[in-house]
Amino acid sequence: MIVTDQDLVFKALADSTRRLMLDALHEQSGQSLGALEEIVAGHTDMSRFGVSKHLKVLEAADLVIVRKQGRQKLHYLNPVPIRVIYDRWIDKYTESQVRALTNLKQRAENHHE
Amino acid sequence: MIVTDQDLVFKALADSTRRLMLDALHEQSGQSLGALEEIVAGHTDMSRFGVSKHLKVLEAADLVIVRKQGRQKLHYLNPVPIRVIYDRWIDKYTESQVRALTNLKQRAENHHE
DNA sequence: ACAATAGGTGACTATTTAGTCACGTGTCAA
DNA sequence: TTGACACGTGACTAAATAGTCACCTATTGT
Repeated sequence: MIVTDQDLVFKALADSTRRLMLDALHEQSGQSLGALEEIVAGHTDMSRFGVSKHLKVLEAADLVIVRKQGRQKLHYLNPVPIRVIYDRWIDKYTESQVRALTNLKQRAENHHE
Repeated sequence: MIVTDQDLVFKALADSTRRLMLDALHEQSGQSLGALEEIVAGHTDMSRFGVSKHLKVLEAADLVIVRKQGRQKLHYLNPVPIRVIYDRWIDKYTESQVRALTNLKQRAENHHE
C-alpha cells in the first residue's frame, strides 16, 4: 500500500493525544514542546519522548508547522489539510443541509472528549 | 483510554480502504455490500469478509448509514461527522483564509490517492 | 568554560489493528 | 422445500503503532 499525503493526515488524526495537541494549538498558537508536554501531562501520563514523537507525526502530516527560535521549537496549527478532508466528501450542494444537521447534533450532545 | 464518538470517527477514517468506500458512496449512494466489494476489489485484493469488517467500522462511527432491503444491505454516506471534524479546528474567522489557501494547494498538487 | 535548559535519535516491548477462514443465519425463487 | 444468494460471527495470525528508555546535540546564562 502506497503512502500518500492524505494518508499521513488521517493517520495523524487517529490518535486522541495528537488531537488534544491540535486543540491546544488551536486555542493558542506558537506553543513550545515543553508547553505542550505540560498540557498533555494534565490529561494522560506520557513522557516528553512520547509527546515529541506525536509532534513529529503531526509535522509530517503538515497539520503542524514549526518555527525554531533559539533553543525552542514553536508549533502552529495548519488548518489546510482539515479543509481538504472536508472538501473530499462534502460538496457545495449538500453543504447547507449538513450544516443544519450538524447544529442539531451539536446541541443535542454538547461536548465530546 | 476512554473511547468517544469522535474517536470512532477518526479511527474509521485512518484506513485507506475505508476512505475508498466513502468515496464510492459519495459518488453513488445506496450501494450494497456486494457492489462495494467489487469496487474495492478493483483497487486492492481483499475478501468479502474484509470489506464487511471495514463497513462495520464505518457504521459504528456513524459515517455510513444502513438500510436493509430484503437480503441486501444498502449503504449511505453520512457527512455530519465530517462536518464536526471541520468545526473542531476551523472557526468562522479563519474559514475564508483557509478556503483560499486550500484552493491554491489543490491547484498545485492535483489529485491524491 | 560550564552547567542548565530545550529538544532529538535509535532500539526495544506491548498493544492494536488488518485480514482471512470455517461456519451460521435469513431471504428469495423454482 | 430445497438450493442458491446476500450477508454475519468468532477465532486466529501477521503486521503496524504507541510508548519508554538510555544516550546525544544545540543553545542560553553566569
